[in-house]
Amino acid sequence: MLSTVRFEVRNIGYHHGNLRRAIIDAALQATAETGPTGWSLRELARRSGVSHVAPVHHFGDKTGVLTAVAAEGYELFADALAAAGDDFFEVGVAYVRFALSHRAHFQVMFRPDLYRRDDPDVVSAERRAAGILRAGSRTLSGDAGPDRALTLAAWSTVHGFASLWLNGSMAESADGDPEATIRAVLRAAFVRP
Amino acid sequence: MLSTVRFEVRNIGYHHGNLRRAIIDAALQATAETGPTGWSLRELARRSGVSHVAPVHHFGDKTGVLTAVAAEGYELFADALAAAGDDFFEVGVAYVRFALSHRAHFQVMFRPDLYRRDDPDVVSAERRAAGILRAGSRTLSGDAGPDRALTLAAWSTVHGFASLWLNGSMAESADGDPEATIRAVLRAAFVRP
DNA sequence: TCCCCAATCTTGTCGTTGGTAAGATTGCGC
DNA sequence: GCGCAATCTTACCAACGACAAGATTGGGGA
Repeated sequence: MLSTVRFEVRNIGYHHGNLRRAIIDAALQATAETGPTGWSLRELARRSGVSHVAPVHHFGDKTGVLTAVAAEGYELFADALAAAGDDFFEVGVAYVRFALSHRAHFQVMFRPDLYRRDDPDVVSAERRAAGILRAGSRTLSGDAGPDRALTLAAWSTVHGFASLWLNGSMAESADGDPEATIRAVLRAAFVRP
Repeated sequence: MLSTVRFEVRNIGYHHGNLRRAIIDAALQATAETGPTGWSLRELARRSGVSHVAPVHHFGDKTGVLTAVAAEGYELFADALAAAGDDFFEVGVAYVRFALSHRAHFQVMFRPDLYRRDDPDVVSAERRAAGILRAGSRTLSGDAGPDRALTLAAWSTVHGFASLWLNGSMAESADGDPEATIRAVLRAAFVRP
């Protein structure tokens, strides 16, 4: 039986229009499907309907694509954290929610061997996110002043939870509710009864 | 100026002797240097002094090498956790110590998209490690009985700490003492003052 | 309006990779 | 001491990342 073939025509003329955006989107989709190293530059080009080497003009090389993804990721990450206010709990939940809803971005962001960490866009966005995180953990330490160990504990907990959930190590990730679970986890670790 | 060339002769005759072990060791070394996706099967073969396709006979394909690394990793992991006793703190510290001292193993183990998770060796070793982890967290909950949220919290914290330390996201990883830091972190999260 | 230039995209090519196929070598059990 | 199975080899293929050089096009200045 012949299967129906669907053509996605995104490129009519010689010039694409917004190839940069299209390549980043293709990278995000491919990363969600097969991980940040499970695709080739040529595949992104095919998905975008351009020749195998068109992406190079915009990103230089494969690392350039991943650098752009990381930079965009940290921007969105900072936005998401900022929107959660400065309550420790809500920032923590937002951290996890971002990781799960922006799986592809998150997977790249915290694998710095994949991209250029000294890229100016990456650096500035990362700094912004780090600042918001620190502010969030400050509401935990209360009037005792900034507590580095507590900050690291909170960060480790939400980051570890997100990582284990994403890679399927946690049994709950099969059918559980991530937001309810991370709230229970944060309560267990950080709420003094 | 001519540089000195050093030949590492590991293979005299046609048969290597213990190619399987040599390839795994080469994979571990290469992973420590450039990450679990930063090397090629052919490079492992070169490092072991055999033809580019000799490893295939022992491992089938590249995924097979990573599966063997993961299986060995979980075995060593379970050993390390078991040696720490059943005190929650010591098990947590052992978790982090293992991640940092067996960086290559750890990096592969928790990236299940890289290897065959249903491999029998992997499954049994993983189960053993999980059992020890659960026992360790039980000393935390005390006489209140098993507390899943607390178990997840402890696991998330040590795993997140190890991940962030390994990928250099944590400022302390530049020159800090990991063991002292994780102890402070665990105290901050889990010791009721 | 037109033309030219710079941005964008193409074809062509090279060395390397993962994987398969088929054949050579060797050591071990009988 | 011999034959077979395990081990390792050479030969090959399609796909990849990257570079070079050339084609196409849109928009700003005359």
